[in-house]
Amino acid sequence: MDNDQIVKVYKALGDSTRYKVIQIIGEENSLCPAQLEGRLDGIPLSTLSHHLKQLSDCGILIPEKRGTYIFYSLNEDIAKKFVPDLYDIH
Amino acid sequence: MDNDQIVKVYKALGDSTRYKVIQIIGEENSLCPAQLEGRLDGIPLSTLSHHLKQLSDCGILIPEKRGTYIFYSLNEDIAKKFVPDLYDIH
DNA sequence: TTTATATTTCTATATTTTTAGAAACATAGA
DNA sequence: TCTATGTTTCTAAAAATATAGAAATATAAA
Repeated sequence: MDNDQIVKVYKALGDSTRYKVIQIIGEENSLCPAQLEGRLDGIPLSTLSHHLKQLSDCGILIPEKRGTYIFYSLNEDIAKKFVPDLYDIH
Repeated sequence: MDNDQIVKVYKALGDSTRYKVIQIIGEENSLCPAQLEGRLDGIPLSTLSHHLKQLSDCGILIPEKRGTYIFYSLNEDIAKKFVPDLYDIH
């Protein structure tokens, strides 16, 4: 993983909506945009789509298409490395 | 550490100049702006100062004034948590 | 008290990012 | 094929961020 990609991951996580997306998917394992929309308080799907693209482009989310749905799940290696809070025991 | 502060840290790290600053200080322990300037290829001190402010405001850098100098060093707790690469053995 | 050095703040501009409505695309099912 | 649903892309505007020269501040030392 080179510096450019690392910086991309930080940039993707450096937005409160996107960080919340990562937290929600960390709890739920795998969600599609319409499900996330319901958890994110009034956000338009077009905006959410951009955030999901950024999170996928940097590698921390993995999109998986099933029919018309796209399920997003965590890339565990990247998530463990950069978002240790997701894996802490409370 | 609440979500807002966490997002601030990611935002601070999500810029290649600032990430490089963290890498350099991680190697050198403690540096002042003029020393960093010499390692950062043509950056004006005014720009560097803004980056250092952002890194200090989010808590990952600790500024320490000695005379006219300001030495910046890592907040190890935050750095260990968010920049594990600094502590990996190669 | 003057000068030199280190750093920051001021100011303005350029660039990037975020946002969201509208349109388009993709797939499944009637 | 038509319709409904899920999602993305297009487009444009607003907001935030990055950049850097000039001026200001702070400290030390002559």
